[in-house]
Amino acid sequence: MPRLTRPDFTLDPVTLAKSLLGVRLVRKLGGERLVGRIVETEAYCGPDDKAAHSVGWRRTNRTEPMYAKAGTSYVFLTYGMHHCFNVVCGDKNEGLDQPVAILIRALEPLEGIETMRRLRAAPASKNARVRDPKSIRDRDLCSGPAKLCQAMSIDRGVNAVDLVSHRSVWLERIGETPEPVRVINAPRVGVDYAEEWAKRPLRWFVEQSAHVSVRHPNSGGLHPKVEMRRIGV
DNA sequence: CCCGTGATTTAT
DNA sequence: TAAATCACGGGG
Repeated sequence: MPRLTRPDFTLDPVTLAKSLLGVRLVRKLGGERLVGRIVETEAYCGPDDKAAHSVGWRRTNRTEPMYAKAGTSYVFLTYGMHHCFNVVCGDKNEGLDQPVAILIRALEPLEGIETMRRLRAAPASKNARVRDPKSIRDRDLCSGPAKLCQAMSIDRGVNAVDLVSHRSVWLERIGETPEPVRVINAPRVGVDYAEEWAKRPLRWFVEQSAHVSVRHPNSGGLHPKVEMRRIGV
């Protein structure tokens, strides 16, 4: 299947966040393919964006990958125990040479589902209980940014790698859906502290998918927009 | 709804 | 030092 190449990532964050819906995230683990279809994304828009790690051109060891070329991965640890996977984008030639990225928030599992189940059954913290893999529903495998990282064994071992050329993590596009689907455009999750940027509609998800994370977060009373779009399939 | 978990970054 | 954090799972 065609792997995404440099030009596919060389875009502003809003455009890329929308176009990544339907695209496959692929992780190769010991010869096995773990694959999920992206059904939820968020755009983090760089120095002006008060929810972005790169707000105010903040540049530290953690945020360094956001300053790398489009197509680089940015994996960070949050709340001391969970990882989140981001795709760096931007375009030096179009005045978009900024530390911008897309957070992948949810996948529909497609291949390697039993391995995902096993990975998700492992306790994320010392105190957490071991779970029976069989008790984990498909919709709980990748329905959140940290869940999908656990299910696909994504941690800082694959931080700051080039998704265009890496041998065990990349993105694949197969084609577009023949018919448009309902895509919801709403405020991002968990960024209430970000003042005027908290309410900006920078989150996109496939309405019909059972695999999205939070369906109805606080959105300040704003009603989300619905876009009819064909997405990669 | 609330809580505990928990490591790292950044601010004070 | 201390506060804050782009979650999750489990329990009322």
